Amino acid sequence: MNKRQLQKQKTRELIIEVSKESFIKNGFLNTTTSQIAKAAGIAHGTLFLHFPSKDLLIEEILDNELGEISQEIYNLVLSQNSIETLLNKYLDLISQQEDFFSTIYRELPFYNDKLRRKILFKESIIRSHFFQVIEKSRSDYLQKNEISTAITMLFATVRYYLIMKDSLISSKNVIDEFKEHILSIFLKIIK
Amino acid sequence: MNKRQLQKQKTRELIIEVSKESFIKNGFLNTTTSQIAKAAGIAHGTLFLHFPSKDLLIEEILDNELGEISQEIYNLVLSQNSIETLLNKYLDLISQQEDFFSTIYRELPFYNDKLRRKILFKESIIRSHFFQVIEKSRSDYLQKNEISTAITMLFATVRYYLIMKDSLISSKNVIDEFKEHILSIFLKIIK
DNA sequence: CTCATTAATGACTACCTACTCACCGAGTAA
DNA sequence: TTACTCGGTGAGTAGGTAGTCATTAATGAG
Repeated sequence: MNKRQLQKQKTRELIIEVSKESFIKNGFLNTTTSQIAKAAGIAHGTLFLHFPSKDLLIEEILDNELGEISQEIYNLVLSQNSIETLLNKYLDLISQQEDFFSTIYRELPFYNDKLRRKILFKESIIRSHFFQVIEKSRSDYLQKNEISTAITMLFATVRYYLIMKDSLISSKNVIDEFKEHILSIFLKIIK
Repeated sequence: MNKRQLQKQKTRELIIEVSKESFIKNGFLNTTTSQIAKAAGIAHGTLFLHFPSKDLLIEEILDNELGEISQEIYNLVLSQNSIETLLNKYLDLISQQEDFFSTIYRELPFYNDKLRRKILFKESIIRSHFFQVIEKSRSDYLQKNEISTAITMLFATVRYYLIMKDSLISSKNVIDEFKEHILSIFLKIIK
């Protein structure tokens, strides 16, 4: 790879790095291409030399992030923990990327169809993993559709805290703060 | 009131009517003042003769809607029903205004502070009513903070369904469809 | 050394907002 | 009838956006 190609790649990576930070911090929708260019110390036009549109830049970054996180979650599921441990570790993962999840859940209704579907698809896979783990050890008194509703309530609650993050009087880390409460009630439902 | 004053009032009411419909259907953020003017059959400038800014138009309409709905909910609480009946009727109310609630919960994170606070304040009052009703008849095994978390989960779930309304494969009325499931689990928690 | 290639530039375009204001003409008051 | 008032008009403004393109200059190839 010659000097030119190297520089091109470096610029591309710089754009990704800088825009990822800004997207997560200020939102994908609220971050402008000019802001990214300025923060990266490049001309506005340069950005469009590397990415044909803002939407495709967003898509690339979201794909990366979702891919990484999905992989971690999948590893969790494979490790055959109890549902308590699994959910605990799952919430820890969310907590570690709290700003990212807060942003995508806040903005989700305003993304284009493609992006929204990608996010919801990943989420649905995680839900089905959880469903199977719970289903395996469920008592006769617990109906399958109760598991589904309970999982929906769990995901809805996590989303709620993430979206409300900045409006809540709490430490920086909402998921950490409410994890125990949420899980104890969730486990009460599915026992 | 002479002809002029009458016409002025009529125009004002027309603006409110037309913009309320568009705000609820297309969102407060997505509806432009030009759209409202066009739909009302008036000049763009006329709108600003009656309302100094889009924000204040939104505020007036939101105040009206929130006020009416709050009143209905307060009446419910006063009627001394069991918690089951109360929540059932509460969800029926939400269901009747599903588009309105769907819109405000989707857009809530993007409203200005004043508007967001107004909405969250109304919600917190409703929550505290529910808390009191549950607290009155709670068993010794149920802790107070469990009630709080349970109510948060209930509200979070309702919000989730409202926000996801259009992405869910379901009838037009999500709350109606999932009401039984949500409530049966909620009641299981607080019994 | 010379010329072609190409990453980078930034002024520019097209478009979309909320909001303004000089002007108009119907209604009102004398 | 006349002069004034004022609700309504719509072209225009200011400010913001994503994306374009002629130009520049550093690099690579012959």
